Amino acid sequence: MAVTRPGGRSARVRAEVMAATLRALAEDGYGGLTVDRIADLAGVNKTTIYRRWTDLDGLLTELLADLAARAVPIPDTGDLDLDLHRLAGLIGGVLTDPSIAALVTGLVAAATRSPEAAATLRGFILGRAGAGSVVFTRAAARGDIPADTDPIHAIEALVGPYYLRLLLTGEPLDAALAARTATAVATAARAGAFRPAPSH
Amino acid sequence: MAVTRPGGRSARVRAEVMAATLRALAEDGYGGLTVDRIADLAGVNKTTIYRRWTDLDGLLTELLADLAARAVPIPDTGDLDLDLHRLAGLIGGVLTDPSIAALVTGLVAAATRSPEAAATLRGFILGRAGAGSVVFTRAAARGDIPADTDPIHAIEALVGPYYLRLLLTGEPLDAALAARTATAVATAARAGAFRPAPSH
DNA sequence: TCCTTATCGCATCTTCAGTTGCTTTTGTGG
DNA sequence: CCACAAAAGCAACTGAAGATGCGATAAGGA
Repeated sequence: MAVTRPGGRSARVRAEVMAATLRALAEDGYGGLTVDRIADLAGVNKTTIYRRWTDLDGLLTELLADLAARAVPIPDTGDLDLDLHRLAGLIGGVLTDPSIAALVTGLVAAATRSPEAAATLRGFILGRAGAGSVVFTRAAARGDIPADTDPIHAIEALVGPYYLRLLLTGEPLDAALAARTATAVATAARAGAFRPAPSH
Repeated sequence: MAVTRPGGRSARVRAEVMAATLRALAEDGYGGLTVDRIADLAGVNKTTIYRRWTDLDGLLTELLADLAARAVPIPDTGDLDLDLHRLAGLIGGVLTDPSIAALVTGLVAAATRSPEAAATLRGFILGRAGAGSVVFTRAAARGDIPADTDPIHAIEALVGPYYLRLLLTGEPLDAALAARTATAVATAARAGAFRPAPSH
């Protein structure tokens, strides 16, 4: 007995809608984003979207979940400075993509209404932070930074300025930002600024 | 000839609406925020709100502009570490206020639709950053940090983690964050991480 | 105190996101 | 190749956000 039917048209429709949403996000941003427009772009009836994803926020949530499933290569050069420079560059590259920028911005907006969106967003960021934090774990293992450095807090310091610019000031996420932030976090980490007990 | 009429009822209505909006933001957040609800809380007809502020985003924009006009005391203890700890504490205190947290979050959402909201938000953050950056200017004058330190970039490093938590992860903006971030930025600044030309 | 008119209240209308009932298409198991 | 049901299409409906026209109220100058 076939309870669900994941193959064939369903999968095709899902893919079309996802792609159309990304396209729409890249063009108009989260602002002029409507279910009708996505349905039109995807060549699909809007009823289908409402039935499968309940609303726009749900669609974005699943889109981000898809994105989260894609693994990103974490730099491992054996040098903390170099690792952080590369990692910062990667983050900047991802967030510069118009679709992803609009998706993240949109989910922040969606999170104000939908707890599910908020949870997904939180999970996405924390997941990525966890993945990137191994850079500090390795550095600690090498003895480059104190062993009790909190890698998550260190990553927060690296990522914070990026989202500040993306969401609030609109300043460019360029190489200069990557260089400065990476250097700052590396020196702070070496000085033991990210240890659990505040060093004073 | 009286072209406008800023005193009396108009001013009272404006104040009522502003106060009601803050109350509504504190209770429901930006999510369940409607013009009808604000009008109800303010004891004002919704038509008035639409006529004076065009829409909800416009109202929030003006609210933030009001907030931006209020000066905040910038610490000046003569010690960079202490200044940054105090400044971080102040930022955390402000952003912990439910009304302000919801207002900022809401404006990020509004900025995806309204360029005016985006401009106001950008102006607000950059204005605050400019005000806070004197901490680094003074430190540079004292010779505590390199003279060519870019104070805005340094402030970004201090503020970034706060907005990251507020908007994305939902982690608490507590004293531990203030201590860690302040220490990290102070050591990075002393090491010259925020100079225009990347130090490598 | 009176008069002008900026501003607000009220009722109504419009628009569009989101819902629902029903029909049509098309995977999938036999 | 056939039959069944899952999933998509279609069209009409619903409800609430937001716009509009007009009458009522009250600043503020004379």
